[in-house]
Amino acid sequence: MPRVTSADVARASGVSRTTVSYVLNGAAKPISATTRERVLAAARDLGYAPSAAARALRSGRSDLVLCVLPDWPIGAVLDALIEHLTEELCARGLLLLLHHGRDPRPLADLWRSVQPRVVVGLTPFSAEDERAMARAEVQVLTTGEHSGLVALQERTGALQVHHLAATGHRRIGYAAPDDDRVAGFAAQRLAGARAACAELGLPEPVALEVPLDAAAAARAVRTWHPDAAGAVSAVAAYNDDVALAVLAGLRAHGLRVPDDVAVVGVDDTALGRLADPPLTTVSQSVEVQAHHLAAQVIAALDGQAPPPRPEQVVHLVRRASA
Amino acid sequence: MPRVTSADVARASGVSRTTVSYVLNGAAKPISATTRERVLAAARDLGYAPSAAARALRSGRSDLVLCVLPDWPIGAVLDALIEHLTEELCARGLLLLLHHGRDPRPLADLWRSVQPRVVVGLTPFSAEDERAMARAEVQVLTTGEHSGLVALQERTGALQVHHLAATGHRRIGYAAPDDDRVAGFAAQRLAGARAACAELGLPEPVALEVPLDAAAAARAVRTWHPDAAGAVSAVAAYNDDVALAVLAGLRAHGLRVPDDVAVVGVDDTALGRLADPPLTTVSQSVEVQAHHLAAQVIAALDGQAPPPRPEQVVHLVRRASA
DNA sequence: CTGAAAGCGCTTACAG
DNA sequence: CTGAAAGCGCTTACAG
Repeated sequence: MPRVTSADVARASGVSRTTVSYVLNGAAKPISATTRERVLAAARDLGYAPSAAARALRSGRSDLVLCVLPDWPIGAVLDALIEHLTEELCARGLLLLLHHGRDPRPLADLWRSVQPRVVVGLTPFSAEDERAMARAEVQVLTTGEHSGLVALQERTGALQVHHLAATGHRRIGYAAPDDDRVAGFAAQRLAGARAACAELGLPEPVALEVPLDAAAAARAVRTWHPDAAGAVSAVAAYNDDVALAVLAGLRAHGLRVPDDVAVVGVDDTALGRLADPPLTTVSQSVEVQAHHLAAQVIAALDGQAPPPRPEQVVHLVRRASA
Repeated sequence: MPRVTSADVARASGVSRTTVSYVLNGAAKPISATTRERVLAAARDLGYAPSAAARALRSGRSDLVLCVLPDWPIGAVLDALIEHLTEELCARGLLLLLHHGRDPRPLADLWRSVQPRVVVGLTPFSAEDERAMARAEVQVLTTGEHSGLVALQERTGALQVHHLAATGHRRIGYAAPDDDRVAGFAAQRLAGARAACAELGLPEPVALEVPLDAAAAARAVRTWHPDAAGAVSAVAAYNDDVALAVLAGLRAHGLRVPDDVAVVGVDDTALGRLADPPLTTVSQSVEVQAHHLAAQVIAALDGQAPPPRPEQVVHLVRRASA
């Protein structure tokens, strides 16, 4: 079962490959309606699909958008992102190519061989990689400080503290995740919380790792117990999941939320809303951000200026827990 | 900044392109150590990476694995899958190419132009597509009944009912998800639950949609209230998330779990474990299944027999809620 | 041990 | 309006 090529289509419709190409690519060249019809019919009948490889070789660029995934689990963000990106790229005949960031091979080998239209990084690239891609005129998009996707970690932490302070809390705990892979994010959010405490004249937040496990969470939470040395009246958690672990830990000690300890999360997840009490949280607007990233990719493809950063990607959603 | 080609490497090291290719691809041909060295050094210095397009054109097959995503959100499964698949494929120099199932263009155009090593479908392909791919000798993997990834929905529902029946429940509710996109799965799980009830001589399960929203869940749950017509003593939920919504709904009515109503979920999520009470659940072993799918892809690549289906991908995890 | 040559399938100047 | 020809970058028989 050999591959059907444009030569086959040409033969079947009694024209040259040139004409086939003109017809199929809607070239500016005028082609007679009868020829057009015959070529299209032949292509359809034979099930012809042009070779992406040959096309890429000829044109010097593939129909691929390379997305370099980070080393950490991105859950909801990844989901929304892939959903939007694959779909919007599809609409333009492009394909999303995923690559795992942990690959030991140099990134340069990848984009040099694949020749993608755009390279999207969910994590910043090395300065050297950035330079090399710029030199090769490869469009690059990273979700760093300026992109809006993974942005504003510090502001998130600060927002949590400001809300807790505004509701009268002074001794604040920070519940960090157990997972080393998100340690970078956690550190940035904690830094934001810390800075806010300093700014507001509050004592340093009491930071603690709280695993997503009831027993371990209960052990961790002891430190914050009203009778303990690290007593706090409120906890800012890395995200809603960690906040739910905090809730479980406090429950194990018979502490009530928000009366004994207030809790504020991040992400505005459905399960945070279903908790008892429903979580007060900072929304990072995953949907908005995923859409924005997709829009950035599209703009980059079209050589247009990047779209304006969405307003207010981070905002507080007040519910019962704080 | 024109592309660096094997010709450049050949020129820089004073040999022919043939020799460059032999060295870089570790051909069976013996090449003198000095030549080898010179070629490798030149390749490194020039930042040479072979063109994937040219290679694919030459060999007739790309280094891509095409993954067709379904129309529904797959959350944890997608996460685990992409994580494992990108990583394991990376290790073999392959790349994961994502495609959105909702694309209106025929799937055939895609695999014909891309010429992937394997096509993985997270949802079954049409019979016509299957046939065409088979004819073109394209390796296909679907996660249907036989694959283990999305398998055994009915068994999952049945397992929930068997557990509830074993703990003395006779009137059982089924909490279906709100999301149309997973309606297929939900129907299969419910069918399994229904069959189990019939087999055990229990009345039909009382099926209800329970949204992931506290107020809506509370409304839905009224039907199951001990004083209502649809009264049940236990609920099997589509998954842990829905089970948490059921918990929230029951809580709103002052009903206690498991004393007034027992609840069993599916997925064994971290947040289900953190709930109050911790959820009894059916584990579908996402990790195991993702790994199995990756193993299937690898086996298909190597032309080996598919790996044995993992034992017991579905099992009950007993905790406090049922 | 190394090189000259063909050919994968496409598109696009260039000629008619 | 249509076609013959070149060339994108690679690998691999085939000759030396």
